[in-house]
Amino acid sequence: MLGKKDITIYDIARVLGLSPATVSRGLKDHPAINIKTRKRIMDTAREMGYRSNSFASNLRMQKTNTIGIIVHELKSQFISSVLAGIEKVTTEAGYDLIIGHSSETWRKEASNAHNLFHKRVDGLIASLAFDTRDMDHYDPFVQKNIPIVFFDRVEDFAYGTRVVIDNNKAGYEATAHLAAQGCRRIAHITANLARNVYADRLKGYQQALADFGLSYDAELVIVNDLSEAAAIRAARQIIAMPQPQRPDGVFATNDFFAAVFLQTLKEGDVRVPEDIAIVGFNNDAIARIIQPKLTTINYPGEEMGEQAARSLLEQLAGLSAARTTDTIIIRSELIIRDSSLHRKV
Amino acid sequence: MLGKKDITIYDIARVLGLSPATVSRGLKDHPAINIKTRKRIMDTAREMGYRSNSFASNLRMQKTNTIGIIVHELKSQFISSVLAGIEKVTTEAGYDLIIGHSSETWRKEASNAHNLFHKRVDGLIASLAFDTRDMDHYDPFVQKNIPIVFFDRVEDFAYGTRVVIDNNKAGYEATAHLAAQGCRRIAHITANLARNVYADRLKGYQQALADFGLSYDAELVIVNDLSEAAAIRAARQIIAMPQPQRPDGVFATNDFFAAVFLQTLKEGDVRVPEDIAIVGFNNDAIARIIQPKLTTINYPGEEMGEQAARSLLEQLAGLSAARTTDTIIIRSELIIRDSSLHRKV
DNA sequence: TTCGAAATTGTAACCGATTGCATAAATTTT
DNA sequence: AAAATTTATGCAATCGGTTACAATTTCGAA
Repeated sequence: MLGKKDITIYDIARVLGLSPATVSRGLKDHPAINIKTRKRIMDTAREMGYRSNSFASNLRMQKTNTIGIIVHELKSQFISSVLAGIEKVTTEAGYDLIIGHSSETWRKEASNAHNLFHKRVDGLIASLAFDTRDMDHYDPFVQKNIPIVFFDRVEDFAYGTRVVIDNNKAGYEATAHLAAQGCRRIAHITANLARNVYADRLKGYQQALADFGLSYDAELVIVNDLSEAAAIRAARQIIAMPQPQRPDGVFATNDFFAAVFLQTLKEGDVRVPEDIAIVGFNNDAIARIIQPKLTTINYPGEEMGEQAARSLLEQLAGLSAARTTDTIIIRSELIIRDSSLHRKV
Repeated sequence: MLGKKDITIYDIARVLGLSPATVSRGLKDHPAINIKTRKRIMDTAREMGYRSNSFASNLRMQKTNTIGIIVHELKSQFISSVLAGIEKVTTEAGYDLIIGHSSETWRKEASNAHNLFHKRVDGLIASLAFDTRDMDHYDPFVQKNIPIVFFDRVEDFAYGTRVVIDNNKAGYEATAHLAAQGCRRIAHITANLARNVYADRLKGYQQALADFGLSYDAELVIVNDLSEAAAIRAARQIIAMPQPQRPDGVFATNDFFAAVFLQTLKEGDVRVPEDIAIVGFNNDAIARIIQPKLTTINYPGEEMGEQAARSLLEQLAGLSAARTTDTIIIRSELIIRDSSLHRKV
């Protein structure tokens, strides 16, 4: 049923009248091997169709050349970009990726962490789920000193490196921009405030309100799961509001949500940006397609992925400086488009 | 530096005064082991924090419990959905995924195939790149009888199983719908016709034209890379066309492209659907957000991923029927929204 | 009490690559 | 020419789990 047997270094050794040890060394540029011998080994290996057995190697070396990834969602443009960035860097370095996703649940995140630990990944790159409360599932990694890089959704945790943007600043800029456009009642639609990304954006939002002399109204902070249904619900809720209460600006923490929200407002005869100005978050492709085009925060996922991967590789290479890096902040910036250009009527 | 050493079956054996063989058997419900012994083994394994070493096991078993995936692009909602579907099925079955992506290039696809072969994945799930011409890089899998499931972008290849939708029928329905709406000059914007998905949709398009008594005009078939830039270019080109030549309906093979295209048309004061009706492909979230909402073909990525994974698992389990399955067709259907409701003015 | 089948457990040889240490061969030094 | 290095290669143990086969124990039946 199965094809012919695999070629091993023993086969090569037999053919060349050498020992397996020499073949093993020859295959990997060991300095003690005569250059002519090495060439002979390389050539016959190629001819015989040799492929090294990574299990034997892993077993012996106690190293897997594999990096585990835990993301909270696969079906997201942001996450896809991050993955692409990670893939780019790690593939070059000869590492494989094993990807697990938590579907935003703590339980699945923990189960993925366990699985990856079990598979003995050399390192881990992770972004937390919505409802992750404790970090116990990462303890095995801590104990074995397996490096972890968290990105985007992170947590104060005395282990590992964090790759993030300055969410506080981003939240501030988004809100300040709306205020500068003349908005007086700015709503903020966001998700679970236990997650740093949302908590920090809220802080920035509050700070900007204060700096622009606008009062903070807890009623204007809406927390939901950022789903399509939630966007439609939130929009209808706002359409139903009588004029003095209705916000004239909205800062949403996600472009997809903002797009659906905006669309629903329009269908309810609310004008954007005239009646309500909107700022999103992420700079997904959708922001450029929707009408009016969406002002948003550029959140460079691919670069974040690259940085996270690079940091992990440095730690795996044993660069001590990398080991103690706590946080890496990626540049983000406000991109102004039509959805927020508030010309008061 | 590193944490304490790992627990092995030898450690457990020593503690219990048993042989490693018994422990190995006890750990996996071997029938020859006394049930009380098994319980003792299980309990101490748990207490000691044992985790089995998959390399040792893989080495011995010549099996990796890993499935390789090659996709043409990661940053795509369709692909993300497929991956989510695959993940769902394979994780349940205890398989890991190693993901490689070709960025639509033949070269990287081949290099990924080589890498995954080298890593000895038990099976492969793949979608071809834009410019993949030959399938030589899959030969090693054929020779070793490692199962492959191709999805979406497939090719006539005397090995493996294909999971696809009926692109011909989908192309037909999209075009027929436009024709039924009264469109007389229907353009088709698509990608490399060497890929089955595009070639088949084109056939459906041609067939529908014929059935509706419309003549086929090669000028109206535009082939590009479906990028954002290409969409803008195509839209401007059409805006510039004088009236008799300008199409009154467009069937584009991708929602993202269709959305950008539609948007650009609107900016050029072309009305959609009044002047030009549009049908996309995939039913991405964007189709529901853009204004007017996009008529499209529902292409259930998650289900496709699940089916592909299930088929592969069946083949790995050795079900002979599965081995000979050639093609699995997933249901797809036209979803009619505003972008194509052509009310002639 | 004794014998044989069934039920358990142990022995030891794998799987294939790696590497410290020893050995042998080539080269240089005295 | 003998001794000291340097350079190349081989030996054999190791990584941890698996399994064919052997050995031992158990237990009902004769």
